[in-house]
Amino acid sequence: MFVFGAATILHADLDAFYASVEQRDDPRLRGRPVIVGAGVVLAASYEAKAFGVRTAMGGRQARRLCPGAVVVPPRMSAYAEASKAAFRVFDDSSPLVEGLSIDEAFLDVRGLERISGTPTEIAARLRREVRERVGLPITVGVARTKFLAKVASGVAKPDGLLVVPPDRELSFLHPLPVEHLWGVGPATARKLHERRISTVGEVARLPETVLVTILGRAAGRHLYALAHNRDPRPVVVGRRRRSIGSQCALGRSRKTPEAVDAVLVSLVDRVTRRMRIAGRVGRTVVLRLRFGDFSRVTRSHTLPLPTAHTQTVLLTAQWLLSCAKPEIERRGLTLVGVAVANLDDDSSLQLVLPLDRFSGTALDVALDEVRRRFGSTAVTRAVLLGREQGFTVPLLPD
DNA sequence: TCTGGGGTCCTAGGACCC
DNA sequence: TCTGGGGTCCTAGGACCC
Repeated sequence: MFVFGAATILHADLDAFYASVEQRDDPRLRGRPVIVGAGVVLAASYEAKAFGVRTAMGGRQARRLCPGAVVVPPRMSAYAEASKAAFRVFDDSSPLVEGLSIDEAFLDVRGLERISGTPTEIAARLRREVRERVGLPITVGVARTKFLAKVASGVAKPDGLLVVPPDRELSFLHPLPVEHLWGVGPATARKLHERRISTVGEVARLPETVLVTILGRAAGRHLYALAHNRDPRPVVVGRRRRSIGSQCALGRSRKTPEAVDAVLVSLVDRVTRRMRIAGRVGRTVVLRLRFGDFSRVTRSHTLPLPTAHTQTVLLTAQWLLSCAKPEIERRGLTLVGVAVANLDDDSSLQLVLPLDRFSGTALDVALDEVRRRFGSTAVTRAVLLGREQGFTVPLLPD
């Protein structure tokens, strides 16, 4: 029988993901504290976490807390591969899978009872299969809403399974510290603590208007809803990313403009290459800068038409960089990043022709579309740039 | 305690249009 | 000549997440 509001949402979250992949691939690391990333901790194994090592912590501090830790450099391609394998298990468990990041996903298993068993059984099997097929530990939270499922997996970590039955939601939720609420970070936690609010239950006792006053409209309403266990968001399949970016820390030493430009060129190249592979075009170029004093700024410019064209993005980024020149000279540049946002404002502009199909009919169809939308001069530009890039039909502004 | 790289969403102000 | 309200888009910044 279908029960409205049954606990059918799973939040599957791989434990200490990067570090677990390292321990899987190198038996000598098993059972030992492992830190991935030297400058900054990208991931820490649970053995390292026991010493207080946390993600995003500086490498020096981490080594001081845990001198016995093995520090390994990240192997991003291995993590991407492991992620794909885990998502294959997710996809085998339910048709409704929403990826959240490289190591976590929501699954809606409603209606699968006859085929696959209860949500709890599905969750247990998913954990077993990730262990067997991917070789990694994973925690699953099961609840009626996405938010509660995520809280549940957070509480059950590591290597756990926690089901929150619908009739025990508030008794589970209200004693938890506010930091467990999704969307409460350091800034929000501080504002709440200043008002002597430390548990979810205490948040729930406040009127919504008070929370809105403290935190702003969206955050206040969001928190109010979560504290009252209201989260109507469905599991969404096939969510598309809205920006693609890349950044590079430069270190503390002063960089020449030529050196900065070289970094910018490589960043833009990386970003536009990824865009073309993903078949995406975007309109807004965002330049991200960080200075010697760790302050940050962004500069952005929106183009009249979306593109994935390297030269267009590069010229825009260089121009944005030149606008920030006085700041850079005054404060010293320590990080530069480039992102293209506003992806696929108009999906019909997404005319991507991989090189191996870049002939005959496919090209003709694409160019007809360009002509219909932008006129024949646009076709000339598209052909020239298409040949040059070998990839897309970039739609350049004049 | 000095800090990586990849993202998401929200807000506020200004320009511009009707 | 001065003035309204509503809407969209762009830019910059902030908070948060993994």
